[in-house]
Amino acid sequence: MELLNCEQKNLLSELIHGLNAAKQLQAQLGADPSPRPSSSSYSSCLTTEMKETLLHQIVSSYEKAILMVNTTQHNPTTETVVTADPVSGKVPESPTSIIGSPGSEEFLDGGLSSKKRKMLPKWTEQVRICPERGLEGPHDDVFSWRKYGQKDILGAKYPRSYYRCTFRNTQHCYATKQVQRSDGDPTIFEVTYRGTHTCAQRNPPPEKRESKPNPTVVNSQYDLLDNLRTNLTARRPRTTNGIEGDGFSFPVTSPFYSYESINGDFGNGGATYCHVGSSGPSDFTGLISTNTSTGSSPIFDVDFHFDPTAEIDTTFHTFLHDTM
DNA sequence: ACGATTTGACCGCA
DNA sequence: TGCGGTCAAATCGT
Repeated sequence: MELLNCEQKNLLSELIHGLNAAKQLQAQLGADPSPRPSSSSYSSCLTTEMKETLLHQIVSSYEKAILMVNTTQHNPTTETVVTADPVSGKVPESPTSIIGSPGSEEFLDGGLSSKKRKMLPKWTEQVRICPERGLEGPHDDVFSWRKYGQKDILGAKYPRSYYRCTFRNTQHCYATKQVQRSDGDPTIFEVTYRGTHTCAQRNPPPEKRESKPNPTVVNSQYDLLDNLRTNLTARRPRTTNGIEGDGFSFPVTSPFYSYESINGDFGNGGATYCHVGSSGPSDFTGLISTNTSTGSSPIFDVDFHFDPTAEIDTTFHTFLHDTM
């Protein structure tokens, strides 16, 4: 273990900065349901310009943070760049973020329809393979995949490989990924993930992540944590045709474990301590509680603390690298 | 023997 | 109708 180096501090600083900006924006958006900035009756509300500034700060902070993760990686074989899904425009989610549950309806019929497949979250990573390590294939992520197909793609020099979760049948996990070697640079693989893991792999696998003070992870709380991420999405006012505007989603979801619930759970006004990172609560801890004053769509109060003197587990970085 | 990979066939969508 | 994505039988590796 080593103390945080400068880049790691910068990374966390950017993440915290982005989080704070998001919180401000969320608070303002939550307080101001009116889409008309000029007609707002709330004197404390931010102007549209200020909101845009905050949004810019959030996006900028996360972009910097991601860049830092990419450039400070120690993984000798690969280098990963994450791009948002150009269709949805969403900031990529982690492969381990949980959407849906194995017990939900669409998972009970033994498979997903093509429509439902299309609805699954999708994001792309660009993975560079270190030439001196050979071109044995794209980087390993923390998940176990099984190849189920390969196709020659029109206009592409290299075939595309199709993988699905090894536990598709046993655990009804419908995460898939596609791997396509870049035409321009054969050392770059584009890895497109679709769907999120609902299998047991979403917990840190023993071979990759040490399950130290084993966080108490209950499915429902995982779902709540995912809800949290969803609810932390900065919402812009609806447009005139009633369609939700573009939003910003938090990219950091994977190393996000709850380890202690107090006063029940999120759903009934309780609170849960969380930490980012897998080494223990001291890495980056926070208290998440529901704000029940907002009616049917609960707003989560997030209060994160980071102790700059605390040691940080390098698996956190590896995990971010592998999954973002 | 069992699980993973390969590969041609099939299907849905634009 | 062509293309991308998936299926499933055949094959391979341990």
